[in-house]
Amino acid sequence: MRGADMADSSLGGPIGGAARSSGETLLFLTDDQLRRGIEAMFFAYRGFTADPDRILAEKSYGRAHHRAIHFIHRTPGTTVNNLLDILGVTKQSLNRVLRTLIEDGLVESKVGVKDRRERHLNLTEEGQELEKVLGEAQRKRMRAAYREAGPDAVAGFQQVLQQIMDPKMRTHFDQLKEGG
Amino acid sequence: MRGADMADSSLGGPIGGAARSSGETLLFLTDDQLRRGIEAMFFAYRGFTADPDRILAEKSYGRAHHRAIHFIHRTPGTTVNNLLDILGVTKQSLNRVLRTLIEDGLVESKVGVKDRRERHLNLTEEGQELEKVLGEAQRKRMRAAYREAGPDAVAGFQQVLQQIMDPKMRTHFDQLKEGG
DNA sequence: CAGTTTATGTCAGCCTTGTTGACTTTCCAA
DNA sequence: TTGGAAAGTCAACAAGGCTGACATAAACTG
Repeated sequence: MRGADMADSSLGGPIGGAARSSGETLLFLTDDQLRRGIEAMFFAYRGFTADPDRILAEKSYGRAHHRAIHFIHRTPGTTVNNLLDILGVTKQSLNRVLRTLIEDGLVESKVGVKDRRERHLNLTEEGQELEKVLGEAQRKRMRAAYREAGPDAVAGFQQVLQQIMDPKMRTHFDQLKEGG
Repeated sequence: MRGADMADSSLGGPIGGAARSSGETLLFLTDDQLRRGIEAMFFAYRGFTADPDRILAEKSYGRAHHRAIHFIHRTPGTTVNNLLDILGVTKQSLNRVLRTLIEDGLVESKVGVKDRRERHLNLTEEGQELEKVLGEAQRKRMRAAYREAGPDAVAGFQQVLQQIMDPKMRTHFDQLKEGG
């Protein structure tokens, strides 16, 4: 019922993609390896958000505010609709977060010139300061991790993460890559 | 204020760990690369949780139930305290989840033999069935990602994730690895 | 044995962040 | 001019975090 049985069953299907070289061991595709990846994602994501979360808690903001700030910083002048698409939440959910950020003077919302229905979002100076603090806290941990793991590991890390994404999200990710 | 300036500043410190070979390019440590890693983590985690989330929604359970089920499955007979440590939530939060799982007959709680204050947690047959469905949904995506990326990428993926974890969580992760 | 600590459970209340549904205002475009 | 897209708002709700207070049983300690 478990162990070897499960692992075998998971290898039953046809093999495609980068691992198609016929002589390959395929030991990296056992259920045991997959489970390790799953647990690593869980524990790592906790670490990944821990540092910004601490800073945000002091300012009585949450992770949702961080995400909004991050992507407004990344794509200045973005519309609400575009942000909704990237963040994958409802407009009511985003609006609540956006409203507090605008009220607190971290984000400014300007009516579109070409299409006056749209709102274009930008960080104020104060918003950029917070973004810098949050971003640097998060990068610090990533930088240390990258250093320890080395460039080849980092390349693999990026490759696997991209494959885990939903195709639609991968498109967004790729567009951000180009823009950066 | 941005771009090259930031990237340069981030490389100012002393270099340690696996990237210490002196002739290395270190381009993988630029703020731009780190940002890509951060965004990849964000988008990938969404994909990572998407499939189980869909299944759980049908049964009016949430991600918290999945996590409890996963780790009870991984360490059968674990105590509540141990689970609290791994999940990193308060006992009130865990208890709410655990209570519904016990009431619904997915988890059973047995008084400890050696120490009768402790409760030992196990999945019932029904609990194991749900774990299998959720686990297989999550593994399916990971398996596809692993296949596409290949074994070297997977090794790097694991390395970087382990470095991102808090040391305490890395200990838990390592213990689970051994046990598996 | 008395007192303390530990493990667990529970009640009450709060916050953030997600959801759905209904509705309005604005305004571009056919 | 009318349809529909974009944006915003209000209300209500749920999941899942949190704190604080308190109860109980068991184990440990002096």
